[in-house]
Amino acid sequence: MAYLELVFDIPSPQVFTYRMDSGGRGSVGKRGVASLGRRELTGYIVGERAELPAGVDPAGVKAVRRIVDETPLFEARDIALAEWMAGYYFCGLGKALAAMLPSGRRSREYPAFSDEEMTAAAPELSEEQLRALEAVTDGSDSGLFYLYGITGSGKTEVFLRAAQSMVTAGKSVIYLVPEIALTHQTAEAVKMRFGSAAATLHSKMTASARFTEWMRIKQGLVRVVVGPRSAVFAPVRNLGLVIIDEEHDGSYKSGNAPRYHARQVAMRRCSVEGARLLMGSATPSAEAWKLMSEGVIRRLNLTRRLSGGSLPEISPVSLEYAGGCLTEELKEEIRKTARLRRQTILFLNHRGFSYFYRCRACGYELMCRRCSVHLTYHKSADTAACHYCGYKTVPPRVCPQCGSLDAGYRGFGTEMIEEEVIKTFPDLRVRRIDGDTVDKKESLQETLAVFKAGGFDILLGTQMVAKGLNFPGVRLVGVVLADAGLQMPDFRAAERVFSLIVQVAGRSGRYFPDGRVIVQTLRPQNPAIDRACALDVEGFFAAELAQRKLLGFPPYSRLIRFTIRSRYEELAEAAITRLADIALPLLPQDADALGPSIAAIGVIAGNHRRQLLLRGLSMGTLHKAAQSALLEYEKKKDSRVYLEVDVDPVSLL
DNA sequence: AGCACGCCGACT
DNA sequence: GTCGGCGTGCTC
Repeated sequence: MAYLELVFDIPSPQVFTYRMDSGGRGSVGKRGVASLGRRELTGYIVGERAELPAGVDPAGVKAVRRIVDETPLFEARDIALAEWMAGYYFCGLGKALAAMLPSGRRSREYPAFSDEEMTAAAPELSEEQLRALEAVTDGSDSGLFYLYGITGSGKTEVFLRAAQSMVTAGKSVIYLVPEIALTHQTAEAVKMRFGSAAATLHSKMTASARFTEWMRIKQGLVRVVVGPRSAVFAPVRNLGLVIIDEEHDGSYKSGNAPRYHARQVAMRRCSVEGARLLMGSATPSAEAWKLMSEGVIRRLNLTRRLSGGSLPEISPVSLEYAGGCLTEELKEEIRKTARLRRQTILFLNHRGFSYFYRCRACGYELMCRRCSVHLTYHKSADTAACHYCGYKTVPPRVCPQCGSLDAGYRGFGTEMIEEEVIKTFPDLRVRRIDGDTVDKKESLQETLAVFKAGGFDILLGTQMVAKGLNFPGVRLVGVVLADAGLQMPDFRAAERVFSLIVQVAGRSGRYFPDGRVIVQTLRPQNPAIDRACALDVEGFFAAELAQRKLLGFPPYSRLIRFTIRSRYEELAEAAITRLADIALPLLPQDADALGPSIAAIGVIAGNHRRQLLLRGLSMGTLHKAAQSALLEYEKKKDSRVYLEVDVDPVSLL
């Protein structure tokens, strides 16, 4: 009798054994349809066996309905990688395998690339670029490299040449980029260079398009794959190099069930498959910075801007006494930029018109009923909305608590800036890009293309305008409120603010030597803002890493976060207390626990959140302790309480 | 995750 | 008396 072991994309990590009546040999790595409970599910076949495992009732064993694939989707190496993920990130093997396939649950049509083979002439490399390229391509097949270069210094060209050299040597390349906006731009460049030997994988392709590309990769027809974090699993043959562009970007960490970090998975793949890892950014993560200073990652510097650009002049300006949200200095530069027929980017890390409502008489603050966050006022829709659960309400005219008229909105978002910009500069054309506008009318891609072509004067937006985009006509970048985000209760807040300012600043003056950046702030003396304005990465990290070391935070320690969610506050409280009681005694000498505590956002969508943070000097022993704690905790379960485990959390919110 | 079974409130 | 709300537990 032959049996097959199947795992499914369900929260349960269980491995299920099914009978295989006919054939079935060589089916490991294929998908199989089988009945689980009362429904038919497609699972992944991860093993074959001759006998039933102990403890399984022979009468209850069902047969696999059908084998889906002719050839396995997963090789033994892929399953081994999934097993490592399941173990490291505490998820089921089925979830890990599911994350490795092009899911395509949501699918939207996306403009395809033309299939013509285009060949773009590769530009000459600078001295620095050549040295960096040689360092990566020479020598042994493995190694960790970091292309640390200021914005506009030609990192992309080095990436493309390194990829070219791998392809010439008969190897494959995975090229990771942060989000969709960048995927498109990079994918185009790669298609120009590699034609049909290149493939793109990303979430906005239709499910079928994605699967087709995936199969092309699997068949060995593709040598260079471009995509966001999930592309780290691309089934390329003979992997030679993984490139991680904008390594510091938070989107490399998955926000749900296997909560993996693409950098971590890439390191694993590279070490198992004997490939090189090449990361790059103008603002490395603190983790990468530390590894570079220790010599674990080899740092390759690019210090000069190409294409006739030079680094912009950055001026911090105090916002404290400005009447509105635009200082005189910024307005003056916008005017000057317009006179020169050049473009402006205004950046603010907040959506909405203003960001909270407060009564000056009694101190009442308008909060979401289901989440413990301030409601954001959206003027065009005249609503106050919660950005966590989507709750919307009509904004009050007077204070709902004391009836005072001295109540109103404080802080400001992109929508308010838009209004002020239109009022101040009626003759300039403005477009706003943020979470509210991006799905409407034109797509993000189109708006950016129109801007690049000079179709309007001022691009106003959130994070989306900050990321690696290249607009030759931009002279001025205005950071409307640099402090946004600094007050977040997260040890990485300063790092994020710093890198965001440096990144947006880098959008200016890429092709002309007259770039200007105005950074409006309430805290000009804050080190993150001050060092960002000086473009002083070394200085920032010297101070920031000293601080982290002092406080015992990453990269000087490792973290595992447990978050409990429940509709019932008492149950959440009881569960986190029980978990802490189990975990604390298991912790190794060099570890401690922060909490248990109420999560930074105590309630989201009616769910009460509690968290416990385990912190240790080495992940090895910390992970073992967490594992035993989980095992013990799961013995007793209550379905009204959810536990989420995050290994190496990027955000503590 | 889904899907069924089960135990309590309000309807003809 | 039954219908259906969701809370609870299991799936080879």
